[in-house]
Amino acid sequence: MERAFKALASTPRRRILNHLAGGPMTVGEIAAKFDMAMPSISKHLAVLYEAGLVHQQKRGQHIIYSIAADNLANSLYSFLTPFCPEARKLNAERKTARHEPEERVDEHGG
Amino acid sequence: MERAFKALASTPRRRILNHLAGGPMTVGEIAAKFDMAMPSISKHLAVLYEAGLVHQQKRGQHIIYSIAADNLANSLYSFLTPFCPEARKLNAERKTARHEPEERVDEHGG
DNA sequence: CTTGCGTATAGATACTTTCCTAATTAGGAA
DNA sequence: TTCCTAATTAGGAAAGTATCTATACGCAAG
Repeated sequence: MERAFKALASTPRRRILNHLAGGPMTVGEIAAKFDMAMPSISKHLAVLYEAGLVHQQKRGQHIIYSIAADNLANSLYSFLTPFCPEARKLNAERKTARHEPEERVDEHGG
Repeated sequence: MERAFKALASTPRRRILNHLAGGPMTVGEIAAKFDMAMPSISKHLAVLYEAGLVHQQKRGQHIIYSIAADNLANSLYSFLTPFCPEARKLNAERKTARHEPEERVDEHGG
């Protein structure tokens, strides 16, 4: 949760997530759109990955990043639950609709 | 949106929000629970206020802070919408289901 | 092995955030 | 006015973050 919110506190990182919402992308693809040096993009992606907000998939020499919408929603809904119970209801609906047994907040850290 | 996410990126600030979920509080009340100097708490509350996540209400020499659950939820749902359409549906439900004034700063007593 | 491409890491610098103590502002009581 | 309490603002030290350039790693092709 801590990492997720810190990751989302950066405008470039939120913009990266919005780009990834359109589909998986390589680092170079993203860097080309942002007028930012590739190492910076790489760092931002690492932060998002550590926060569990994106997935990595190696394909040859490329690394394809894609959004981890489940963890993204789960983090925010979990935080929101104490303040608005609807978030909890929706979170439960999401899980049952996907036939997923439990929350999967940390699937990248194995 | 930018301010909201930056405000939420701080663990002390999220803990303050969680405390405020139990009801309105003065700055001194919060500072007493956090083992943090009052000026620091005051600063955090100012950040939360600038982000629209809490309300202020002056009562004599006290300033009572309370949570702005609507804005909190709205910020996160708006951000989530591109990634999970359910957030949008829920956000719309929240707005139409509300038959009462938005700001109820004093519902826990006083 | 070397070459070339895509990506990640290292080091340096500038900027921002966080937290404290000390001082200031503001309200209420005498 | 003077005094007490509540909250903010000011100043500064320490830690964290963002970004760049330069370099190293990993994979594919020859």
